[in-house]
This record gives sequence, structure tokens and C-alpha cells, in this order.
Amino acid sequence: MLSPSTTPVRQSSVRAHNLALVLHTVANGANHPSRAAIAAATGLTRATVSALVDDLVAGGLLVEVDPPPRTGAGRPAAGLALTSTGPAGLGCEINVDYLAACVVDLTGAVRQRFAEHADQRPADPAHALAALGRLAARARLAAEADGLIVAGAALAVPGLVGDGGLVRVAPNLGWQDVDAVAALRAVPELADLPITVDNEANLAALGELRVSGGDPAFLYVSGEVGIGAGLVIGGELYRGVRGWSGEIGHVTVYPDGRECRCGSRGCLEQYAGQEALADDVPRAAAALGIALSAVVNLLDVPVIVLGGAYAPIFAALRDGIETELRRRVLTAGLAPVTLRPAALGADAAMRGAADTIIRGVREDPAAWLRARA
Amino acid sequence: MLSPSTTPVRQSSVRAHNLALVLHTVANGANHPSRAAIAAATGLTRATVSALVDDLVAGGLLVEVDPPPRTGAGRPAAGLALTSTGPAGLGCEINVDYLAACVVDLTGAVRQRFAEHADQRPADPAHALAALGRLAARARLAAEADGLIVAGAALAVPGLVGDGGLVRVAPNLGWQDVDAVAALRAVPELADLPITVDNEANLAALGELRVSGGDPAFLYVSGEVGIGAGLVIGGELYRGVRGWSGEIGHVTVYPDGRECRCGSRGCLEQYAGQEALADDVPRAAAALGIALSAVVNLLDVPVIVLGGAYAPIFAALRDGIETELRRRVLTAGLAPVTLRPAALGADAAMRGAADTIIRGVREDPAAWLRARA
DNA sequence: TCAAATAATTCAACCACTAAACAATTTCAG
DNA sequence: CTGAAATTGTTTAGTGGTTGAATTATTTGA
Repeated sequence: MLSPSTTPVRQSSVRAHNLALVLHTVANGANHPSRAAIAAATGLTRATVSALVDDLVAGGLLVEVDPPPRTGAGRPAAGLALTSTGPAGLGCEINVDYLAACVVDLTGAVRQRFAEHADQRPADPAHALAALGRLAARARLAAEADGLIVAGAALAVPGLVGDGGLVRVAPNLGWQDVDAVAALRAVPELADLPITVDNEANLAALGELRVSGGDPAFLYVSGEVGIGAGLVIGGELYRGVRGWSGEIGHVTVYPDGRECRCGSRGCLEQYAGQEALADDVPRAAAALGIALSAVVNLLDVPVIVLGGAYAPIFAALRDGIETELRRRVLTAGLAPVTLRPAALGADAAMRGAADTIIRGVREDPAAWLRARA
Repeated sequence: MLSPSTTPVRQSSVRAHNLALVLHTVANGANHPSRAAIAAATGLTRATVSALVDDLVAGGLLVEVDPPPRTGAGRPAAGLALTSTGPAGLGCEINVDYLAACVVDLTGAVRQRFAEHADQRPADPAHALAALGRLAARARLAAEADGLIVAGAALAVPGLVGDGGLVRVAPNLGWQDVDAVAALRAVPELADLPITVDNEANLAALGELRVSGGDPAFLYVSGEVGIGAGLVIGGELYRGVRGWSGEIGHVTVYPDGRECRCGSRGCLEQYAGQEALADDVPRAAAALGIALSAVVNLLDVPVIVLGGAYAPIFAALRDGIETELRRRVLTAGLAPVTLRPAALGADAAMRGAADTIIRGVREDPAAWLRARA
């Protein structure tokens, strides 16, 4: 069955779906599958796959490459691969001490990367975003000189993002109601791009999803100055109704505990934020364990990935967290919760941002072909 | 676009999708829409809608009824409505002091309802389920005498349910690893039905979704002996990776607080479960507020529905909960969290269970038509 | 009484997929 | 060295489902 929705479906939707299916199979399947292998993997006929592949090759999304090693008799296959000269995503990140932009191609490879280290807190938002825009523009031009076509840009910010890319609050940057999309679009070299803005932890979770490959459901916890989380379920990011999910840093751990900047008491951030972390690792681990137990009890998430400042000290945190999980997760006895460090380092959010763009092309190649026609 | 998935799509899937779309439009749209109105609402052509409606009428899912009041000139329309003599769902519930079964027709109307009050804790699972099975069989026979066709049964239990309807743990019933599906299927009158089992709070959330209509995203909190929760997002129930989401009763509220039956300390259940509730309502409200704040911070859920034992004392709980939400939810200042009592009473879970069956028919009418052919 | 309006059906055209036959290219047995 | 078997990829006729335009049906209102 197709997804329940309120829009009609016609033959062109079938084509769009199956184009995405073929592209997905090439991207996530074995090395350089043949048309016949794609047909076998998807259940489509070889005739249909051939027609779909023709469209994707003509549209510059797939290329024929050397076939996989032969096995037995028969006409040799033509291998298919994602192109490395087609659409690409521009990922940007602004953080407390860090500006960065990168370009990722359809295969997921990072083709350009520019970063600038500097404390952004004294700068006003307009200046910081202008500097980031210049960085992004350089990345875009360098990528396009390489034959890539930047299909869009996404920006990761450590804060709450509202509709239209409006940054409602970014406490650690001192921002409030900043129109980041407009600021980036003001850079001439970026003016023609679709630009989106999203929370840093959400995008880092997507970055982790891309590189880790395996887990279709996990919680990514990002320990920075603040603590954010990105929830991936069924291979997709869950953003919440208004896009404000994942604020694990302000989950109450000790109801009458330390005062928090947010006005509450006993927030996780006060015990496991970057500052508290320096003081008392065991207590941070316990606090994390308590908050994560709540997540697992509520959402039944089987895997937790620790990123940001937590990744390098994963070994020191592990025991303390797991002790609390064992004690406090109701289903701990039925199935364990897996804890692991993040695979990507500081670039996770930026990589995830770029990934949202290429993800868009991969999930709806028909739209890309139409636009390129 | 269609949903990304790993299965191919063919013309028959288009048909299946559009049949569901038409049925959905009749079910959720204005009163008794005409074919032309459906075409306008869905974007399909009138020719296509006519063909789809023919199939649905022939398959006994839609009936022509008196048209809506005329407005101006033109040939009068034929109104369409869900049939009340077609497929129906059998909903069952077993709880600490309560057995019940009901039959709900395609329109959502309760057509049969049987209940038996008795403490189930002394009875062993087999006896209790046999008694429930007899109740369900009576409901089914009475419904089928009315022209309904029971398409399946669903059972609500206060516990964790694993694959294949195995009840892994139901603490308040004292159950462990009970094969509830097999027990119900042992009743001859139910042997031919597809039977599913789900958590009581999850199903109550679905029941609430059906009657409340409006909110596409909310958390339903069920205060019984234990405390469960069902999360609805985008009009669908979120079950978690293993179906064990919603265990809000064992979210830690006071890390060093009262010991809980589960082996942990400071679980919400110890402060806001039915027993604690009798002692100290303000404290229960505060504890609920703390746990719910965690949910909102993590998931950005805009609406919380209080059901079970909480519904009748909603007024007494409201202030205490809202105080904590205001203090502890990071985004409380950006958009308020709505708190409201459940619309359905004790029958919520049973209604939700029956609803899963008719939901199945509504979401894939093509499968029903094929089976009836 | 007839024109205008609206509802529903019919029919030719189109699009995408399937199934089966065919063409191309290789392996391997004799 | 030759030809049968195997495998890939293409071609072609057929089918199912939607569209759009024409047609039929039925009512209102000038």
C-alpha cells in the first residue's frame, strides 16, 4: 500500500516513486549493481528498470561504471553508480566558536570544506551570518568549478527554529528572532538557492544516520555548551509538531536541583552540560542516565548515540549511564539499550545539513529531472 | 510524492491509494458528499471518482443516501455515506476489574457492547481470557445478526506486548508471557478472525483520536493503577520500535524518591498512580507536571489529554500540572501546551481497539474488496 | 418553455508497468 | 574451435488506471 495521504495519485506519481526506488537501490545496495540486479532487488521488471535507469542517466543522477566481478556465464553487466558530478548539497553551521560550510555530493562524499574558528558571541547575528555566507559562497564556487551543481543549502544553528527558518532563540549565541535565511540569501552568490535552517542536534543526528548506515532508530545526544538531541525513527528525523523536539538539556533530572538559565530547576544541562562535565563526570553520567531512561521509557528507542563533547569521553561516561538505564528503564530486562559514541566529530551537524539537500534529490529524483529538463 | 519505501509501485497501487482517498474523504469530509464534491476535494477527475465510488458501493463500503440540501440549479447530487452494514471491528479489553467487548461499525458507531465487572487478579490468564472470549463471541454474533461483518478483533491489555500478540508483562494483572491471541482464538466463534493485541494506553489514545477528531498530535495519559501513555503524531499512533513506548509511569521524577515495584526509585507511578492519587492530589499534579515537561521538551507535543482516573479530577490537577509545565518546558513562552480531559471514559481503550480494525479497512479498502470478491 | 447550471457517465487517448520474445555477449563443455 | 547454456539488456504487444472532452440527465429560473 501507499502512504495514506490526502493527495491523489496518478501514473506520474508511480514513475516518481519508482525512480526514487531505483536511485535508493543504487545508493544503499551492493557495489555498482546492474539493471538486472536492481530489478531483482526491487521487484520491478528488467524492462521497467531499464527505462527508469535511462531517465536517471539522462538526468545526470546515475552513471555507468565498470561492472562488478563476473560470476559465471552470460552477457556482462553494466554497473551503475551515483554520479559525483551531479547535484550537491551545501551544508553550513554556526556555533559558539565556529563557522563552517561544506559541499557534499550525491554519493555523500565531502567535496569542499571551509571553516573559521572565532568566538561568535560578541558578533551580532548579521555580521556572523555575513561571514558564514562568504564561507558558503567560496565553498559553492569551488564545488561548481568541480562540475557539481549545488541544489540547495541548509544551516545548522544551536537553537530553536520556527517557520521559514526564523531562529526564535539561540541561547548560547545570544540570538533572538533572527531571520537567518534572509541573511544568507543576501549574499549574492547564494541568492538563487533554496535555503533551510534547522536545529544543530537534529542535523547532527541526520549526519550520523548517513555515515552509521545501520540503525534506523536512535537518539543522538549532542553535548555542547547546551545539550540537544535528535531523534531518528524509521530512518527519518522526527522534528516534532513545531520543530522543537529534542530539548533534552532542559529535561528535569533533579526537581529541586540547581537553577538553570532557562528559569527552571534541575535541568540536565546543569549536570551534564560542558561546564558541569568538567567538574564531575560520574554525576554527569548519572544525570544523563536518568534523562535517557525517560526517553527510552517514553519512546522505546533501542540505540543511543553520544556525540559532541560526549564522544571523546564516552568510555568514562558509559558505566554511569548504563547503570541508570538498567535501573530505570522498564523494558531493560526484555531488551537492552545500546549505547555508542558518535562516528562523526565536530562536523556532524554541517554534514547532516548538506545531507538534507542530497536527501531531497534522492527521495524525489523526478523533481530534479523536471527542474533540469 | 509517495512515501519512500522499498517496494515497487504499479497501477494497482494507484487504484488502492485512490480508493482509500475517496473513502477517507467521505468519512472525514462534509455530510454526504456527492461524487462531484469528492472530485473537487481530492483533485481527482469526476470520471475517476465515479469509477472508484462504483467499486466501493459494489464492495459494500459506501452507500448512496439522500443528497445534501440543494443550492441553485443543476441535476441533483447523490449523497454518499459509509455503510452501517458492512465491515466492523471487534474491540476487547481486559483490565484489573473489568472485561469488555464491543463492536464498532465502519462509521465509528458502537453497535454492541458487553461488559463484566469482576476482579481479574485472582483468575489465571487462561480463565480470564476465556471469559473475555465468550463476551466477545456474544458481541460478534449479535452484530452479525444485525448485518455487520466483523473483520477482525483487537485486544487492549494493561501491559507490554511483544511480537505476535504475546503479552510479555502485565504487572497489575500479574501476567507474564501470556499468549493472548492463542487464548482468544481458542474460542470457536472467534477462530476465523485476525486478532491483534496492543497496550491499553496506546489504544485509548486511538479511541480518543477518533472521537476528538481535531488534534493530529497529542499525548494521551491514562491514569489507572499504573500510568500509561499513548502518543499520537500526525494522526497516527507511535508505537516505538518494539511497541513498548509510552511507559510514562516509570519515568523518574525524583531520582532518590520512593521505591517502585519495577525496582527503580522515584517513578511517576509512585506519586501519581491511583493509590498515591488518593493521598495527595497536589503532589500528584506536580509529579505529572514534571514528567510531562520532559515529554514536551523531548517531543514538542502541543496537546496533552488526561484520561482514566485523571479525567474526573481534571479540575483539581490542572493548575498543579500547568505550573510545572510553564516552569520546565523550554518553549512554554513560545507556544503554550494545551491540557484537556479525555472525551471517552472507561471504554476508551476498547473503542480504540475496535477502531484499529475499521481503520485497517478504511486505509486499505482495496484489500477488503479483494477479500470479499 | 427553454436556457443555464450542475451531476454523473461514456469514450478515446495517454502513460507506466508487465510479460514474453529477442538480441547481445559471455562461459564452458566436448 | 564450435556450439549450447546462461545472463544482460532491449523491444513490443497488452493491460490497467487516469485524464479530458463530449454526452446524457435533471433541476432551477427567466
